[in-house]
Amino acid sequence: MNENLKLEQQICFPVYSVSRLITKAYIPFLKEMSLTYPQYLVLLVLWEYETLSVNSIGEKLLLNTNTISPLIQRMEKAGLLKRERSTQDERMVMVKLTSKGKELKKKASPIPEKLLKTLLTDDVQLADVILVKDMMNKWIEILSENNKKNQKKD
Amino acid sequence: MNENLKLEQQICFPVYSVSRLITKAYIPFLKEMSLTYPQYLVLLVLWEYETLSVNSIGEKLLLNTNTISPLIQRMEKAGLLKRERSTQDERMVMVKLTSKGKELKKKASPIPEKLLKTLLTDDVQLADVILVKDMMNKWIEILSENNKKNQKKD
DNA sequence: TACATTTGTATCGCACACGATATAAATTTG
DNA sequence: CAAATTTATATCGTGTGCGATACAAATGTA
Repeated sequence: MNENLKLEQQICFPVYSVSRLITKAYIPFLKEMSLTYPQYLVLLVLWEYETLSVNSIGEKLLLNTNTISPLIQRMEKAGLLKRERSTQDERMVMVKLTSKGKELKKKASPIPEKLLKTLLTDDVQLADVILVKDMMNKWIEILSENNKKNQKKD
Repeated sequence: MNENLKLEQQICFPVYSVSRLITKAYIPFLKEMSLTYPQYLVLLVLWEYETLSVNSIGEKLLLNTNTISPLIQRMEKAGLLKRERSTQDERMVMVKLTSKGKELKKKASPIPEKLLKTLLTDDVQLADVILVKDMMNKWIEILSENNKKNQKKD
């Protein structure tokens, strides 16, 4: 049989699985704040930048606007943020945290540390995690560059 | 500001993004076979094992049966496989490739190599990819073990 | 100023992913 | 053997993720 097609040989599958498992590991913490994982990501960038357009949130999270748009609408319904059309350029919708959204930051602050702890063991050192993080960031550049090229082909 | 909550500091986000980007990188190849990425994963294990129960496919792919079940039903509709209730244990549904499903293996065989090539650059060596793969497999063990523990708490 | 193009956002449809629940068959236990 | 429990699968509802499409505002151009 073609060894290349064995599940164990794939690089895609471990990354795919770890991604799902990490998201799952967040759930107990996020549940306390009634957040989903992508909603938490949106909050991460808004805690950092205060006000952003729908488009720029998508750019930072590498998500298309057709994913961000309903996501943000649900978050507005939950009272976490406000959407307001820009007066300078009426095509843009600016997103801003409400006080409720800002409040959650305190509750969220211990999460990254806790998540890291679940991962660190005799077999996985902090240096390994940082190594993987740096590697993943390189891959993101390559893959998203490649992605743009493929879209241009059409 | 709490540095821990900056998007750039997260380990989760790069993994999450790479996972989506890799899946996206597969799409041009899978499109030619009218497959989605999770459907491709199901084929990978069936090409390796010929016949498997719904449950054991889920175990290999770390997916719940409520994800696998409709996935396999769609694949049956597409004529890639057959579902057949086991006569020994009527609770089990055995999944078996059709000739059409087996045929696709030839077409798929160059895919892993091609995917790898899109990733390899001056900045990313084969050794790095293998390193990440091994690391991810360690993480899977830790995270899925942890996951089981959390479920027991309920 | 009219018209075409670009840009930012929203909508639609499909395919996961998964918790909760349902159902039926098999197994365990009193 | 009957009842309770476990096991295997399916169904339902919610939330992404994304390609395709729609649409309105802004911009460029003749």
